[in-house]
Amino acid sequence: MSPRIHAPLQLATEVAHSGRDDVSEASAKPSEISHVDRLVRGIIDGFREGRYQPGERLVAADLAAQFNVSRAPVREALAILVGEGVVEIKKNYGARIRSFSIDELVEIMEVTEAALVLGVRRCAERISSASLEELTRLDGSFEQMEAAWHAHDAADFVDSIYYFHNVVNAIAGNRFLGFVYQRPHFAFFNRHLAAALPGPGWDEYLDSYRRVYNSIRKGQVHAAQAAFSAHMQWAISLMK
Amino acid sequence: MSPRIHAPLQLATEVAHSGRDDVSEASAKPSEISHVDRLVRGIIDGFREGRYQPGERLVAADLAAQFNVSRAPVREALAILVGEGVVEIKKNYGARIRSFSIDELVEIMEVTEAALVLGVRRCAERISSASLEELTRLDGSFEQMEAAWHAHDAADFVDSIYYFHNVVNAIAGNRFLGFVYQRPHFAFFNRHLAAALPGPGWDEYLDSYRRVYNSIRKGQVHAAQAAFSAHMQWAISLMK
DNA sequence: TTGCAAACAATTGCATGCAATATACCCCCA
DNA sequence: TGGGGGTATATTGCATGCAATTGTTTGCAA
Repeated sequence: MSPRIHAPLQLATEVAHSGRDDVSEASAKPSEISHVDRLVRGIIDGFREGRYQPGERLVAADLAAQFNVSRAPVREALAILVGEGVVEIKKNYGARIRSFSIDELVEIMEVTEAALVLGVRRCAERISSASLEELTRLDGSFEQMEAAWHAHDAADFVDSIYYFHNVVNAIAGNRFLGFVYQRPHFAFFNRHLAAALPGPGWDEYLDSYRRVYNSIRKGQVHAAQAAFSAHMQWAISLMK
Repeated sequence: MSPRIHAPLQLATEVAHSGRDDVSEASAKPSEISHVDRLVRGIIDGFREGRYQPGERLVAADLAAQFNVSRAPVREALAILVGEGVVEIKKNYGARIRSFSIDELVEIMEVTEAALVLGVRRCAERISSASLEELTRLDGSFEQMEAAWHAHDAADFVDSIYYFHNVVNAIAGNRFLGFVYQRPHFAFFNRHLAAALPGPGWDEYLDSYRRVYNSIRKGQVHAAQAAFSAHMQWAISLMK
């Protein structure tokens, strides 16, 4: 009877939700998380943690058994993930986690850069008025990045980058940017990126982010923006 | 009901298939559209056409009756729209269409600019190698924009802008950008924008887009990008 | 009239059932 | 051994049913 599902999965990427649930913030009680939410999280986390592989067949009934619910909420969760472009459903066959070609990954990175550069710029502009807590989170996120880098742990490294940008976006003060970047297809994409690391530019990767971080920290708007764009362009060129 | 809105785009909506579709059934058969898809479309169109107002209560059973289906696909459609941030569901009460404050609209516009400027830039870069059909669509979309402007029809005008950017994004060649911009929350957002038009800057609005269009058409990358950014910044400042 | 509480009604969230159909398997034949 | 066709199986898509929960109304007392 004990549903023995995952623990409340506290992912490091879970940053303070930037006011998106402004209307119903009552979700403090963990008991009120719906099955659908749990499934969406569970499937994405399962992918991020390598339990599900790209291209793997996901059958609704299996997921239902796995998460100890019926197929109705599973279908709703899969519907969400289809809408996010993370999963595709084939009639009378099953769902499968999408995989991306190199070309597609490049395109995703280009859009990611376009969006994140806004966050980097705004964050640098506002760094002087950031709260102590925000600064602590920012510093901590970069320390996590360094630690993962030293450990040569690619999965942790891209996770910490994702977390870093969430913190940056939060300080930037544009809630919609935070919302967009936290859409599953961006979170999801990071996992694909991890597959390409550590690679030839492993050293350069951290150095780039150190430049971005330092520039943000000093409030050097243009330098931060330039460092970030340059890094992304370099990473894109590396992929080709 | 009024079919004055353009036919729904089918540009880059199709998520590119992961190469793992070895059994590439050349399904020329336009596989029957599911009830869920029809519902998502119907709800968003209903909003765009003013049949549903922001904040309006949407009851699953009513929608089911309205679209002549059961509540199961309705719930899946609503789940998608919740994931998109277009709808919120209140337990045991109903769903409702989200409404945005001015601040939120400004934030959305900032992110929109960041994303679309990539499309504008790439489109201008590639305009010389665009196909005749693409150029025809581009020209046609701007003509639609002019027509809506002359008619002082704000809804058609923002629709045509949305269409214009979709064409631009398609020529730009980044499928993910097309995918992101066609997410319901961006399509949806246009309707909110229409509520603020025509306003004090009605004339300037078309002039800005004419500059963008002309620069793109001549392949003037920097000018196109600058014109578009300037326009968005101006529009944002107007909203405050 | 106003405040409060309890019964009521409406709605969601989830489970289950069933028909349609794409996929996979198997058998037969060349 | 390889290929083709027919059947069986598996899975989705949707309908329906029920319990939990929330908003609403009504009744009662101050």
